[in-house]
Amino acid sequence: MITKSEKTTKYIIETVAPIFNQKGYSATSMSDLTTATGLTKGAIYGNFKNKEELAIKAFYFSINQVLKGISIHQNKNKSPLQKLYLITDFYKNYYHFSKKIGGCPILNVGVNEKNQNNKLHHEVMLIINKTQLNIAKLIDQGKENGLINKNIDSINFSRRLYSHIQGAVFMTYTMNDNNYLYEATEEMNLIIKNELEIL
Amino acid sequence: MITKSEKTTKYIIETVAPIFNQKGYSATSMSDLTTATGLTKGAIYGNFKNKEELAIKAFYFSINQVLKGISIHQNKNKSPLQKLYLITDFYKNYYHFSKKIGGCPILNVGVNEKNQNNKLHHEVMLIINKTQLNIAKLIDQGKENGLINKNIDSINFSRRLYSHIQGAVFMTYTMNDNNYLYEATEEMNLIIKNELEIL
DNA sequence: AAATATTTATACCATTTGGTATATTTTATA
DNA sequence: TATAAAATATACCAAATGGTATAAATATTT
Repeated sequence: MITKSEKTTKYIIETVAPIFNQKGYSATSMSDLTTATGLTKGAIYGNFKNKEELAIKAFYFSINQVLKGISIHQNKNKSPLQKLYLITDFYKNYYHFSKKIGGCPILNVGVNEKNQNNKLHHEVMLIINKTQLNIAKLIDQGKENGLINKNIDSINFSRRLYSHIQGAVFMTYTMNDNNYLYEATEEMNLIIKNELEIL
Repeated sequence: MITKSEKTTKYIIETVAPIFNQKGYSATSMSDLTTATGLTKGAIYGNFKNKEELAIKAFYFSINQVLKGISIHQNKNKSPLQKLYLITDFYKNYYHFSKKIGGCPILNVGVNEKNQNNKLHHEVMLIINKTQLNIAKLIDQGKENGLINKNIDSINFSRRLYSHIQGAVFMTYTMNDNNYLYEATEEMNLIIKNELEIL
């Protein structure tokens, strides 16, 4: 059974997540959260221990939106090689996608909370490591299936790919120009083709 | 002649710049600045209109440190093509370099002040555009000198290169791992060689 | 050295901050 | 429907926020 507070807890997290994502932890005030939710501090502190707990849960929510988006997109093909292309294809429209959730939570929290909120920053590191491992696994599967060159260092390639993606995300955001993501997608697809694929 | 306040103005900017860079504009309080400088609010407000003016001047200072660093490094060679390699070479050690100034001001302000302080965010956009144009100019010079393939779109290549760099900067910072910069440098050097150079 | 101008420190301001104790309302149970 | 329990609103707290008026101290000029 779903209680009343479970509903409002969910409601608070969902309305508050884009705000934390946009403004950052310390620049987001409790009054930002009460006006956004239409609730009072009593309601919020009844459902969360403090501002930090709420920020972390909001971060998880934002991150899950992204991971879900990638996952759904990847299900369009079973081939590990094609799944790699689907990752770059997902980020092609990431500007539009992430605008709805207040920007890229990995980029924002990664930069904002470095030297600020250690818990939040630690969470980003975990997510990045996890994502990189998933990409590396895809490459390994591609090797097994004879689709991908066995001489490739999976982890190294995964790190470079992810770094490439986040660079384009940063540029499109700060420059308000999603061509950066388009250009990076094209480039990454070429790199995948030239370095990974077995002709 | 150099007045007393010109000295303290300079002193304030220099001591305060890394703090703004690390914590971001709104997370940096006036008390952070007074304790760091050892001065009182009276002294600071005697030299700057308000917190924002100081933040902007501090940003200029940080940015100039970076631009000066690149410029000095580039003077090691006159060839426009070699100057491109010297850019990637500069960023190879950028983790260590920028640590001294509180991180990469372009990355930090670009992300932190998006949707926050418009003036600061606007300044980053100008700097990025300027830097990209400089890289594009180098490529154009290389074309004229017969060093670089004339079919290359200078601006497009410059954007991709810069995006690539900033991605690696983001990754090394949030992951505390400067291998990202090393790996990206290697990759960029290969791209320059394969796409630009005339054999 | 005295007088003036500049620079810095002190003491204050209203407002906002995150957080809490308690009263009130709403929800679920009997 | 009455009652117990859970959830929300109200009213408050001390501390910190950016900023200012003015007093004190320091430089500069005469």
